[in-house]
Amino acid sequence: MGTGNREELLALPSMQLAPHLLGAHVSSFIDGQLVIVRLTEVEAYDGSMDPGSHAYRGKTARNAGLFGAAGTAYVYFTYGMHHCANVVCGSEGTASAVLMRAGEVLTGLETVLARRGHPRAPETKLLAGPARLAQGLGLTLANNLASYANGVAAPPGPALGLENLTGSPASYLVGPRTGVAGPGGTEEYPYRFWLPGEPSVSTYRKAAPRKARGFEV
DNA sequence: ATAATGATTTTCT
DNA sequence: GAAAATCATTATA
Repeated sequence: MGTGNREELLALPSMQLAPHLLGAHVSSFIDGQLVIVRLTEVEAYDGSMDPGSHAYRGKTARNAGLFGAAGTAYVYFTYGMHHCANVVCGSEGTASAVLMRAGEVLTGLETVLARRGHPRAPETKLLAGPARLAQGLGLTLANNLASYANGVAAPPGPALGLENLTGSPASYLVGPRTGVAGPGGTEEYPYRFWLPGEPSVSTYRKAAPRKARGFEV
């Protein structure tokens, strides 16, 4: 696999990098456990020009990682309970990143099952969704801004790894992003990429409108 | 199969 | 105060 290729791919804008991440391997070595996942679904976020991006209204303390160097992680906490993880790409300062949305466990199934804690779900849907994927990998805000090693995560180096980027992506599908409210979630932004026929791909959901709160008594 | 809803807290307005 | 790059559960078909 072209290792010199890796840096070039990570320097691409998110929409161009995204298909190369399909089939790539993300790994984590956290709490003494190695987990390796094969990505099957990702979403591109294009920084300040993209109304669906956290960076659309500029740089804040929370989204600063989006503006960082290619090959680092942007992990954020949302909905009061979930973590989601991105691969930051493009040139520094562009806020370009790819959200990892779903994958298939290659290594560390026992660890993933323990972290997910839901033996009821079919094994193929264990990591079908960005928060599920982050949870299976054990990612939290502690991993925000960390670098993805060029290879498999292992101590004493970085806790995150990213390898096996596909030089020539196989056939993939493109569609609107999931769960994005407002103009960034429409058909005008087909920034969701996934591998056809993969059972681990998350099922599409429209952005859920918030329920109007009742009056206080 | 899809649709609706509550959970829960950080971040920004 | 409201929204948020979501998930698990429950309801309806």
